[in-house]
Amino acid sequence: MADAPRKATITDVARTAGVSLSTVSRVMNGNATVDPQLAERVRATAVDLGYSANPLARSLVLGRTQTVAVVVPDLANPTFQAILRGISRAAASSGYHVLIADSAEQVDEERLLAVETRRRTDGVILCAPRMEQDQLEALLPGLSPVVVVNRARQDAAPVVTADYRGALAELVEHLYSLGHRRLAFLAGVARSASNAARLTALAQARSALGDLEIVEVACGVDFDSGSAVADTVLATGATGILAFNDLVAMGLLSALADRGVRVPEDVSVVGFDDIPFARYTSPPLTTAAVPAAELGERAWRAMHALLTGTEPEAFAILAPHVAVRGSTSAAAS
Amino acid sequence: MADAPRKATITDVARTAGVSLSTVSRVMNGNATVDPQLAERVRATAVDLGYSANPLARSLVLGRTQTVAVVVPDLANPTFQAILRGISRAAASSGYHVLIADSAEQVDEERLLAVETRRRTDGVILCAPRMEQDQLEALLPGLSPVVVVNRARQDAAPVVTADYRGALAELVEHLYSLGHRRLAFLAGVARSASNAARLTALAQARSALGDLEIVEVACGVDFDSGSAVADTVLATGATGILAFNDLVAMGLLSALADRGVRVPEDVSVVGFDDIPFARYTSPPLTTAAVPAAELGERAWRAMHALLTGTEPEAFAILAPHVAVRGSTSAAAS
DNA sequence: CTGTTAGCGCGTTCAA
DNA sequence: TTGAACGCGCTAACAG
Repeated sequence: MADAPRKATITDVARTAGVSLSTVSRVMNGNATVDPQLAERVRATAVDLGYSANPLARSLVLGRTQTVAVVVPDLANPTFQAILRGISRAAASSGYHVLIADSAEQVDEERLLAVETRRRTDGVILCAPRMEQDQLEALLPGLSPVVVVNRARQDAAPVVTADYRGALAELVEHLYSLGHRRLAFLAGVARSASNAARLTALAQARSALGDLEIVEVACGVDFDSGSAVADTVLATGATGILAFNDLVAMGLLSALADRGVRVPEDVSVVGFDDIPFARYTSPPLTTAAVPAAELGERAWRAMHALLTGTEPEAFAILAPHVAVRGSTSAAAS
Repeated sequence: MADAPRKATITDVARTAGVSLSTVSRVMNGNATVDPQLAERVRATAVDLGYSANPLARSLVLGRTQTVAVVVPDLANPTFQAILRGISRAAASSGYHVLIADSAEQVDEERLLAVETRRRTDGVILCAPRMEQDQLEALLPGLSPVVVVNRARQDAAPVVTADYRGALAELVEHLYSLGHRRLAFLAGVARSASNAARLTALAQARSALGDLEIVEVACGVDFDSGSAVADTVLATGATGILAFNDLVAMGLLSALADRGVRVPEDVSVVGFDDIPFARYTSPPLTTAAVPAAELGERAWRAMHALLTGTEPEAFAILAPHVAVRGSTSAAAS
């Protein structure tokens, strides 16, 4: 388990090939103004010595690292995992590396991580930063080039975000078109941005559709929360139920089954996120999802534009995908 | 969205404070041999100018980057996500950064990614490398310091792995202790290492427990595979069923319910992995899991030992955790 | 077309 | 205790 032997340097190659450093550098960087024979000789000794340029030294002199940093609030969260994957794959295909920083939901760590990783990279992508808007505004300029994911539009950086509002709106329309006129919404954590987006969607739906009623039921974000509110939900008399997410919907489904309430014959239920198991519940869950991996891909695209001097899209909002499955059907008449 | 202004360099600080570069360097690195007053003045101007040492230049001269690379076969795989998270958190708490590389299951990319990222970092952690053993052996020495996760013991690097064999063995024992004497194993992909580990466990169980029968049923790794083999499984007459993983078990559970077969009254079913929804199936699934995040943590520990010159544990094998839930009970007598 | 020189920004000898 | 000089390994001006 000894250390790897010291890598050959450009000096080694130059000396062995009997040329100057610059010549080796030119050859390695494909600079055409080198005698073909000489170039070939240099290339041969480079291969011979197993030489390749030290990326650190290169970065120092070139002022670029071919690396971007990604700061996420929680690597355990599937959404950020998917975003990270999207970024990573896209960046790799552009020849870039990815440095990852997990703030573990410590809001006060975000700034530090961003600043610190930015210094080792050519740019930073902030995923759903938890900090306040004014803090974010103060931070962004010093981070440039920087891209923000899942936040409101910013002046100092391009933003790529998913349309949580639109996603819920589509689900509401789906239920409405099936004839449901009385809906219940199982709310998640009150102060979260994504819950706010959902509430906005509901408000808009109410004012757009005069004969639609939507009652809100305080709930939560997990399986148990969903199953706990079953009786409350049934008491509302709603025929269509919008769960905060798929977990909540699954909990509700389970509790409804226990009570002998049939889905979708008696009530229709929709979830949110389209987690992998949504298609395997009984009945399979109608749900909506934001394309997280594509979010990452688009974030990279914006970053790449900044890096290459092109003008990035200032604000991209990705449309959700609604998967209609067995948990929804026409309202009983 | 303009670029961030050029950061202050050590030269700027030295000039502004009216001292030499070396003095600033000493102060910044806490070298005690500096006049307290002078040090304070330097520190003040450093803060004033918002100075902090350029990590790249530092890395070049110090020969270390405070960064390690992690190469994974597939960032979409929950297991590797968890391992990555474990590494990331542990490394961060030691003041290290993590560079991530996703080979996207392209075996021929693994070597390149490892070598390339290694050059930008102080070491590399190879997660479940897909390459053949002889290729791995040839690669490891040049990567040192390097740690391998989820492979057999190696000469050239410490290995941290989960005990897949032991995990299945525990499940078998669990069923055996409940009185089951005829079991069925739903096999996954034939040539995979983790499937091989499971088969080994079965073979050992068969020879250790004389009155135990285990029949193997070719299956697959997903929900549909599990539901497709339901009839075949029932035909074996087994009372205890070991699914390759939780998805398979869930598919089977679903198909058994359709056929009116009661779980666990008629047959007991166990899964593998303990995915988040295993506890929410009906009945909740008895399953075993390898502690992926801890695997990452241990991998970091080994890497950190190599980095600090301590002797790492050459081979660590982590015990699985068996979660007994409602899908298993005493065999019908 | 090739070699020499000067940095990139820093840590670290070596004298003073 | 401090500063001057060197080098980490490389690229890019500038000569020749």
